[in-house]
Amino acid sequence: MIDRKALRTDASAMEEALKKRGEDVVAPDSTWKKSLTLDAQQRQLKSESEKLQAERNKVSKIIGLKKKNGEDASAELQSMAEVGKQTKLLDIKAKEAEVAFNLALLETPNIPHESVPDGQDESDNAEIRRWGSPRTDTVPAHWDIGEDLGILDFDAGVKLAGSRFSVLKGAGARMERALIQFMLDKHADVHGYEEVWVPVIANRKTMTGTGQLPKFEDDLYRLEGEDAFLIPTAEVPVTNLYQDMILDATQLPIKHCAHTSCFRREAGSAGRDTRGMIRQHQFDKVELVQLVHPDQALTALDDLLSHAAAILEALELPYRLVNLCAGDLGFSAEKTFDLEVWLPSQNTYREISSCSSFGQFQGRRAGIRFREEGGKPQAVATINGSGLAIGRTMVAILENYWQADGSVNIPLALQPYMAGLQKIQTKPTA
RNA sequence: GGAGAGAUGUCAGAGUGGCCGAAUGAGCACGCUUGGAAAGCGUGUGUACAGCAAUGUACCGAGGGUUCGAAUCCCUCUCUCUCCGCCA
Repeated sequence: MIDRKALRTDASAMEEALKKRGEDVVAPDSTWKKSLTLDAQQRQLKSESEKLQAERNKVSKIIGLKKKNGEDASAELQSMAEVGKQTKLLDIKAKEAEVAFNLALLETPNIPHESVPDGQDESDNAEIRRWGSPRTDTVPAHWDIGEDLGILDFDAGVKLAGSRFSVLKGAGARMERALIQFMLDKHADVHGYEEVWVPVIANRKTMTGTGQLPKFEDDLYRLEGEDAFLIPTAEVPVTNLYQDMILDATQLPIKHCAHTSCFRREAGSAGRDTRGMIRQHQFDKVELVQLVHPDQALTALDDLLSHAAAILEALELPYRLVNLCAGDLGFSAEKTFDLEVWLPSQNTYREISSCSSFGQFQGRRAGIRFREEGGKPQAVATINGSGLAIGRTMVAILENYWQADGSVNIPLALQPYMAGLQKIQTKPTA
């Protein structure tokens, strides 16, 4: 969440910044305006209540003393009974204001970093650079390539679980595993991330810590009868590993990579990418997470971005780097770079990794703090990104490595992970 | 799934209604001592909110209740541990 103190000292600047991402900061009942008034209200009520409590504590002590000495304290008792009632009333009001304030603040998105370009949506994103030379010949869609090779089975996915699920077979399943292995090795051995393995179920607090809740509950799979959810990304459990901790400044930066399955209801994307493996309810992803000193956030973002890009380059997949405009920024992000891989069948670049700096937004929510020598605890900055989405990487390989005879070559870097297999071919029909 | 025990500060651990934000010990920091170290001695050592500050308020797993007053009494929940059952 955004800094509560800054809310008071810097409100107008924040308002301007939030406006850029399309947030309503004008309407009196907007989350933003509500948080401003509730903040003032809450502090007012609390301060009144605290005054009464100080009075009560003082007199209560006197009552204790008097009783001990066998003196009469009925006058004090009576007046305190009244004070007690008033305090209780004020406390209830203050609590209400605080709960409402917290909700408003938890639903307020992050402030875009000043280096984020203006713009309303995807079309205003700024392309930074391109890598590789995209093929321009006609290539079938990955679902046709995969089904023809017998490595992708969408009907089976539908039968087992429903739409937006798929089944991988043979070399397809093997490639899924190989990609996970390949990416984790690279990040753990070369890029300096400590590998972690985490639960794919997270409770409400954890989901709130990284920003998925309270606002986006509809996008999550919730477990029946429990206040727990399937994770939409490993960012959630990995970042929250440090929830409610005060770290020592010398421990930073902390860098973790993890592979998990990810689960998304795709509630708002009915009709988009319904065919194929681009948008599934369940997919594998290797995630990169860094916890850093707030001064290092943007440097770390570049660092992490280079690690994600290194995977695409190792697999020799053409991509471009895009700087998301303010209007296209995710809820918790202060700045985001997307890596988009070339998909020849669609003749376009499609997102395969999203690398963001969250500033101290998640650190504040999740209570992840650090202390510098002799200083007060302050929230860490968090950075994360996909490194990469496995399913989309496979899609990119199928299409970019497709050969006119229907076969698909295996990227050189991946061959060792596939028992030296160089090419996926149709099984000769008997 | 069944039965029992427990949750206190960095850690260990005391505390059953006021003198408790919390004994004691350990750890850590600083100082004294020492040729140096150990020991010893002394001082300090949580977080959050409000305030320029003095200070005030809250926090003893979480939430609620009783009371003038709760770490302490009552209720609900969560988690941990032990035993039994089941099990990759």
